Amino acid sequence: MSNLIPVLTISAVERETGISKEVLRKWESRYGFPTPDRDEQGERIYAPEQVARLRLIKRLMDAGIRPSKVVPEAAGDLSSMAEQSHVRMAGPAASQLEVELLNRLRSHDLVGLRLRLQRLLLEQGLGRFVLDTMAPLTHAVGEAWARGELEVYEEHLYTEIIQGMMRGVLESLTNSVGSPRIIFTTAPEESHALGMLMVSALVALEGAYCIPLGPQTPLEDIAGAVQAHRADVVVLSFSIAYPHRRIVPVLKELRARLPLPVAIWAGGAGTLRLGKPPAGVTISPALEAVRDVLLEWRNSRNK
Amino acid sequence: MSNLIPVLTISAVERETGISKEVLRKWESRYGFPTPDRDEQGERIYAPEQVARLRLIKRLMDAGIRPSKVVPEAAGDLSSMAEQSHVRMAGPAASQLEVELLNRLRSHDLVGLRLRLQRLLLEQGLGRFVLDTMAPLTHAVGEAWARGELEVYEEHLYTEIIQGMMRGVLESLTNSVGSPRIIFTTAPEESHALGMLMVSALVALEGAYCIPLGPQTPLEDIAGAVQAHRADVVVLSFSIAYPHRRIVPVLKELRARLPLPVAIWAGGAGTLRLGKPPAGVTISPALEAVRDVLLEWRNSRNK
DNA sequence: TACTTAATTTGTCCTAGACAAACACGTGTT
DNA sequence: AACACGTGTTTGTCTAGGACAAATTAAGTA
Repeated sequence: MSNLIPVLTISAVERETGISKEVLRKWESRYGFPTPDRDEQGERIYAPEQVARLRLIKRLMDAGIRPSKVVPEAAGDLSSMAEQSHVRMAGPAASQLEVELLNRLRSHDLVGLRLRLQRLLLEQGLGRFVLDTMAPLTHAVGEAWARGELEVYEEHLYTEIIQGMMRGVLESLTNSVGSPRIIFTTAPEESHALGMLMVSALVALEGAYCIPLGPQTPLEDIAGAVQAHRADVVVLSFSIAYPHRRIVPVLKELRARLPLPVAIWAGGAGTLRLGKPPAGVTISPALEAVRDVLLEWRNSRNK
Repeated sequence: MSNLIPVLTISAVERETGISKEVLRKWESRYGFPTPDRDEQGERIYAPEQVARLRLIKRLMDAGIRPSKVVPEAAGDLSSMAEQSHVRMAGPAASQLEVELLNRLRSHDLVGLRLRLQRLLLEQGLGRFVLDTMAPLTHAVGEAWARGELEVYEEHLYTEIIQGMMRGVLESLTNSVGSPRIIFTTAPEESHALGMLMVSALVALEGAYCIPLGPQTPLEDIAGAVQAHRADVVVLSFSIAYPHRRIVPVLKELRARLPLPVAIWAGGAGTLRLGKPPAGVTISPALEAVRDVLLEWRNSRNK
């Protein structure tokens, strides 16, 4: 039984919530929240409940709600906000399978979840598994998390399990002479890599040569990698959490850094409500379309 | 071809070097280094050479040299310091195998590298592979990157390949009734997960039940996960890039949040030159010691 | 040599204000 | 109705110099 109450200094809160010290102080002066106590030296000490609230606020902001709407709000009904925010991502009703898998995750049935997923993979085959199971499930997990129905560690666990499975499978799909040669990565500050893995699996099935760079490669290094590996295509995935405004500039700059024959494909939920894509960049938010994009690439090059 | 020179603002430098904004500003006023230019709004802009120098300074400090000895030093002979403090700047005495694998990485022989590693894994077995191949190789990759001999994307690629291999293997090592039940993760802001994977492999071999949470779990969520999974142990790994100063506070706070019977094991290169570990936390920077830590745990609990 | 005490070093935190980029909203044009 | 263009507001990041405690080194004493 530990009963030392953890002392929540401003840096501890920054670590726990991901909200920077500067912002924490600004919110305090602008919106009157949070309202930390002070210790003998006048340094801020945060109450655990306020930290919990700050995490919720962070979640809502990741879902697109602006600070002025959530931070100053008097205690209480942030949950209604959550309702409101998830309305805008009106997804299809969760299937029975999704419900079952989500429940396994919530009851921490690690082994059972993994076995169930592996079995589905065998039953459906990789292509169908990715499109029909993994994609909707990942979406459902994200939604549940945004609604506060899943703990952070439960989401982490899901990511780990599915990533482990996919990596194992991709390992054995590696094709040393495949074409086109495709580099997979995400932009800096975009840490979500599951989308990338899904696309990777789909095109690997079609015989492409996949070069996984991992998430968060600086644009300059992407250009370097393209040259070094003589890549034909760069795939970037943007999650819904990535700031919309930055997507087009990033794509434009990458386009400028790469030779024209190298194609750029962007995908992920972040690209869904995107305006006009920059010239020379193919956008396909839907996973189902990836195969067609690949086929079209092959046609246009007669390969 | 847009050749945008990357603008090195203070936050960019913080990201690149791992030195916080506050410290960067204080060094400037205390030691007269670094000496950033200012833009129109009076904000700091750092020259790339100074950032490189800051990286080196960081390494020297990680090796135990105090800031006053390195930061103010006039241009030039930091290299003599390096000698003095056992920081290897020039090519280290790498084993023949390491050289071969590094070369494959540098020549972008993705498939060859993977095959070679897989073969080594089969030859040596998982335990020896982790200790004798993966650990030194990972270290060598980090060193080469710090010396500027490896591009960022090459390091990313290495991480991806080895991670893919390990995950595939760990998948099949999953033991549904193992003991102890161990949660693996890293602190927030620590994104390096390879160390975690290595420990995970070693203890899985010994029959532990591994719960991989992925990197960067907030401490509160670690506590939640411990409860949900009825875990016996939490393993945290700190890379050399993680700010030393923050390690002990993080461990202390986690200790305060967890029930006492739950053990905390910390490892990774970051914990090497750590002073006194907080009570109730086991520190073992060396991978080789992990097995003993596990055995001792079992002895002390008669399990 | 071992151990306590004083001096220094060093990272973190503080306040209060400035500013540009991101955003929301209204207006005019096609 | 759809789209481009201003305009006002919001919001995160940056700056300055000072204060302070924890960590580390140096000095003094048993």
